[in-house]
Amino acid sequence: MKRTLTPRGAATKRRIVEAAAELIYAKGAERVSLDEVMEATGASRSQLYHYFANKDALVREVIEIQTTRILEANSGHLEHLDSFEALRVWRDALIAANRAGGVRGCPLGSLANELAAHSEEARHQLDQSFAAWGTVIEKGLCRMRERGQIKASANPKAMSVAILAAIQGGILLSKTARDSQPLELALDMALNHLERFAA
Amino acid sequence: MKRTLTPRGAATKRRIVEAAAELIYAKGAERVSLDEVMEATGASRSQLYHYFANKDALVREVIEIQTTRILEANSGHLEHLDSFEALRVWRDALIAANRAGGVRGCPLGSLANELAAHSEEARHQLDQSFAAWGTVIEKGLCRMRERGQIKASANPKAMSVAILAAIQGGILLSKTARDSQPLELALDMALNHLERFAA
DNA sequence: CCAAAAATGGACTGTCCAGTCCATTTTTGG
DNA sequence: CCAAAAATGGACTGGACAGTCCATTTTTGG
Repeated sequence: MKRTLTPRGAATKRRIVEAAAELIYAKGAERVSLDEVMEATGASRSQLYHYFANKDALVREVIEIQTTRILEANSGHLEHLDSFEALRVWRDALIAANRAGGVRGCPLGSLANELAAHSEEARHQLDQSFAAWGTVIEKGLCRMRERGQIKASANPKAMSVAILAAIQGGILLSKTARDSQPLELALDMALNHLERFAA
Repeated sequence: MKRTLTPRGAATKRRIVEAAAELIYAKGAERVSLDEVMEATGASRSQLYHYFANKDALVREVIEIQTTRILEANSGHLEHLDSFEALRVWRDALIAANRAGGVRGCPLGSLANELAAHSEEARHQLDQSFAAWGTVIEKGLCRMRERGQIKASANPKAMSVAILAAIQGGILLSKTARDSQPLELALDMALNHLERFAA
C-alpha cells in the first residue's frame, strides 16, 4: 500500500496505532470510531486512510502491537525460568499488571472474544498470538524440565495451554468482578497443578 | 413498564428475547441491530419498544435468559455430585456442549467481555451470573467434602472460582482456535488439581 | 356488547460513521 | 533548485441505526 515511509510518516503511523490500541482496549474495536482516533491523535481522516487501507487494517496493526507488548513482558519472566520461585514471581507480576491497569482485562483476550466470530482473518491472527504466548510459556517449562526441576513425564505443551487458559479465564472473571482475586485463584491453581510435577 | 401482560404478549416478548439471544450470541450485542431482531422474529419496531424500554433493556433480558439456561444445564450435573467420576461426566458434557454449539464461545463470557467496561449495570448483572454459576460448582464440591470424598482442608469457594476461570479461559482459547482441545486441557488441569484433595 | 387496555403497524427523525475525493503543503533526492 | 513523491487537510456521501410518534387492530373484563 505504501511505497516508502519517511521517518515522519512512520512516527505518525505509530502514533495512530498506539492511540487506537488504547481506545480499543478501553472500549472494544466496534465501539471506537475513526473520528475518535482522529481526535485522540490530532490526525486527519486522510492520514488514517493514507496509512491504513481501512478500519480493519488498523485493527490488525493494533493486534500486532498488543501481541508484541505482551510477548515482551512475559518473555522477560519466562525465558530464564529456572525455579518454582521464578514462576511465582511471574504470577505476582501478572497480578500486579492486572491491578495496575485497573483490572480491565487482557487486550488480546478482549479482541479475541470480540473478533473471533466476526473476522476470520482477525481470528487467525489472534490464534497465532495466543500460540506464540503459549510457546513462550512452554519454552520456560521445557527449560525447567531440562534442569531436572520438573519430571520428564510432564507435558509442557499441554500445560502451557492450560496455564494460558487459567490466565485468560482469571482475567475475564476479574474484569467482570472488578477484583483481581479470581485471577489470583486461577493462577494459584495453575501453579499448584504444575507443582504436582516437581521433580 | 408494563401493567399486565397477556399470554399473547408474553409469548411475543419471549420470542423476541430468544431470537435476540441467538443473534447476540452469534455476533455480539453491539453488532446486532434492532432491525435484525425484527427480521428474525417478524415483530415490528413498535413491539420491541412496547416490551423493552430500549436496546439495553433487551440485552439485560438476554443476559437473564442465558444465565438461566447455563445454570440449569450445570445444575443437572452438579447438584447430585457424588464422585470424581461424576465430575468427569460433567467435564465431558461441557466439552460436548462446546463442540455441539460449534465451538463458538460461552454466551455469558462473551457478553461479560463485551459489556463489562461499557455498562456498569450489565457488568454487575454478569458478575452475579458468574457468582451464581460458581455457587452451583461450590455446592457440588461441598457435597463431595461432606461425603468424605474430598479432604476437609479443601476450599470449595476458591476452587469453584478457579474451575470457572479454567472453563472460561478454555472456552475462549477454543473459540479462537476453533478447536475444543484448549478447553479439554484446561478442564483436565482443573480436575487434576481437585484430585490433589481426594480423601 | 362495549369501553378501556393491550398489541401491533410502519413512517419518520436525527445522528453517527466508514469510506471517497480532491486539494494543498511538505519533504525527498537527484 | 526543482519535479516527484509523501504527507496532510477537510468537505462530502450514502447508509445504518436507535429511538419517536401516531395510527389501527385485537383482546379483555365488566
